[in-house]
Amino acid sequence: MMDVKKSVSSRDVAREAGVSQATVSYILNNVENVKIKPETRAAVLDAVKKLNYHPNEIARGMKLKKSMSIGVVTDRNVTNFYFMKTLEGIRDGLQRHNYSITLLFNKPEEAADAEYVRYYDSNRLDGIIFAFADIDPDMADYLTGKGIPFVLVDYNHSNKDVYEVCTDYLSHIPKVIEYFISKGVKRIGYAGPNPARISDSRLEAFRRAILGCGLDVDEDLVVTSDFDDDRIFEAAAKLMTCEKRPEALLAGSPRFGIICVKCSQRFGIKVPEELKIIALGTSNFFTVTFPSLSAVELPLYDMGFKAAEMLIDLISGHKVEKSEVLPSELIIRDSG
Amino acid sequence: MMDVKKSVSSRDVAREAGVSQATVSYILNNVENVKIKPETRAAVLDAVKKLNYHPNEIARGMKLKKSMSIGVVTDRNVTNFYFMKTLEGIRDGLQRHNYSITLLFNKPEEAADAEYVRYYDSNRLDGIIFAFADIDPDMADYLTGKGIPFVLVDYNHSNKDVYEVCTDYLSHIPKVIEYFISKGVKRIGYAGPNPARISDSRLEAFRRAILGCGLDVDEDLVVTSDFDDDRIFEAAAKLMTCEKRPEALLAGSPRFGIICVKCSQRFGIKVPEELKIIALGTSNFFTVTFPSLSAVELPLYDMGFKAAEMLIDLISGHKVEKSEVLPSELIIRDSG
DNA sequence: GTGAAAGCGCTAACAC
DNA sequence: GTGTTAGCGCTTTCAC
Repeated sequence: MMDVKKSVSSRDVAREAGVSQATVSYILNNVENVKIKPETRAAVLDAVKKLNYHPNEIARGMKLKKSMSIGVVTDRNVTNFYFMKTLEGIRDGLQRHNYSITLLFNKPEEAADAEYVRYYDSNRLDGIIFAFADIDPDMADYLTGKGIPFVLVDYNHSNKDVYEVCTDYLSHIPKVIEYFISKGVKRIGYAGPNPARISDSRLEAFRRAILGCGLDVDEDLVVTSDFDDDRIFEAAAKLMTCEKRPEALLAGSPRFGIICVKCSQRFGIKVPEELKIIALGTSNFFTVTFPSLSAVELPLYDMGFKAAEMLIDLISGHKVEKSEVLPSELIIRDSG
Repeated sequence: MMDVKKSVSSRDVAREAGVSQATVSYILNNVENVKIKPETRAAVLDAVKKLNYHPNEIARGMKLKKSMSIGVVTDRNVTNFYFMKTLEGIRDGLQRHNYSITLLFNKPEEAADAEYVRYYDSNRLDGIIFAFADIDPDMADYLTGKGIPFVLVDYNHSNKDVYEVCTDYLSHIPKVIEYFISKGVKRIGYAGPNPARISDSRLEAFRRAILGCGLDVDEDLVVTSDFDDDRIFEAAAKLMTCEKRPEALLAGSPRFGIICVKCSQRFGIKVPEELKIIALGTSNFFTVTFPSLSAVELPLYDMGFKAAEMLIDLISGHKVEKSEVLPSELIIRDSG
């Protein structure tokens, strides 16, 4: 009850067990090449239990020059669901290595001023995972140059020479188009975000897929906008109200998909009878739209888990594959 | 470029500036009662710049017996949006105190085994914020007994004697009912989660509000369920298809609200003409339902910010009010 | 005004 | 097999 801040140290354990501090350390860290007599080990372990000893990670980090924490950086406006799911994977991947997660937000800053760089310099971080954070090439170079271990988690390959885990969701686009066609659909539209990053090739993949199926891309059926809800709605409305409106629609992101559903309701267009919709991405709101939304869903948890493993290996100096691609999955619900 | 892991210490700064390590510390920490000659200060600051020195927070923590990090705990299945918004507030509240955020998930465990307790015992945490994490009274007692500083962020007052920040959203329920009545509505229903925690009095507040307006509570118009989407839909469907169905509906949570909208579409009930819906809580999906959802929205960011401030004060040994109540706000959109 | 020195709790040579 | 010891980088008392 009253053990308020009277923290016990390995010294106390040593005294209690009648051994030296070093022995305690050897035992607790399972140091290789150090053989401990079973009874000594038992005595120490007993003392640990009895005194309720917990190694001071700060002191440990001081000695080992490690913080036992890794920074997870995200954009402030990233879709929460993406981040949280990825975070869960990261957590579980980090857990058994005794690494904790320090949460950081990405703010547009000069490389050397970035919060995560300062944190790294202050020994608060042993490495960084960027989870759907828009990190520019200069920053990546800066971090690499400084020797800061980091891993990117993002939709698909960046064009940078960095460690990253991404997914093959673009390769599902042709399947979506084929699926639409198999349902007897001819006029297929696209509504998605303005391609911002160079590595964002959703729209391009859509065009290729359409051509690949022997159809022509009708540019009237392709709309893009920024991430503002009203702008997305306007873009969708353009599609819904145009002369020869599409019979099927690929939505470039979850929010585009959901707003397209709303928009079709607004204009009294029956989904999926008059318009089929399939979205790119994952959301926990796909099941609560009417009708529920089909989508190419990302392996967010696995991506986080894998990124954690990669980063740990990187920090430990193990050999690591530069890039991991995890499989997405087309999930058909009521909208398509 | 090549300063790979060749970290500079305050010793290096001292040498560079031709002073002692102590002086560097005095200057960098602005220690009271220590007067430094301007030129000394300037010399040290120059050296800091020149060498790009960053204090090692681990070493600092070691000396000060602080980790300069606070743990933020949430349930794994908490609505992401709640958590992220609160987190942003916490972040900003912590920032200028140089505290970082260590992210932790709440798992059902014995008090002493809980991850955050272990982290605290290992000096990785100076305090804890529970953000919409369902922490039971025994745990609260345990933490208090151990002298672990912690703050709860939740909807409304727990019945525990703990530091907490909550919101007055229950007090908006009568206003919602009055609003409905002012629109000429008589039959008002409720769809919300099964009251799990003792402190969850949404439904109770609903009943009181109905009575307070001189109406009777029709128990046929009150449905509850657990948080499973299908179960929520069933509950909503019961309401939508019952003999004398409600003209207005209070949804106990964002997800209940959104699923009620879906359900009314499913049964061809026009919102808000035939059924008005107002939800309790905040979501970034209220604007993408059709029609958009009115709601009593929580001051999530402010709650996080306030909790951070309280915890810092608690850790610093300042006097702190036990409980803070921040105002929610009824936001009318298209559904009500 | 500034410096010398002790020590936070741990790990890891090295000694025996 | 286990103990001795020397720090890791910082803060802080005490001395001057």
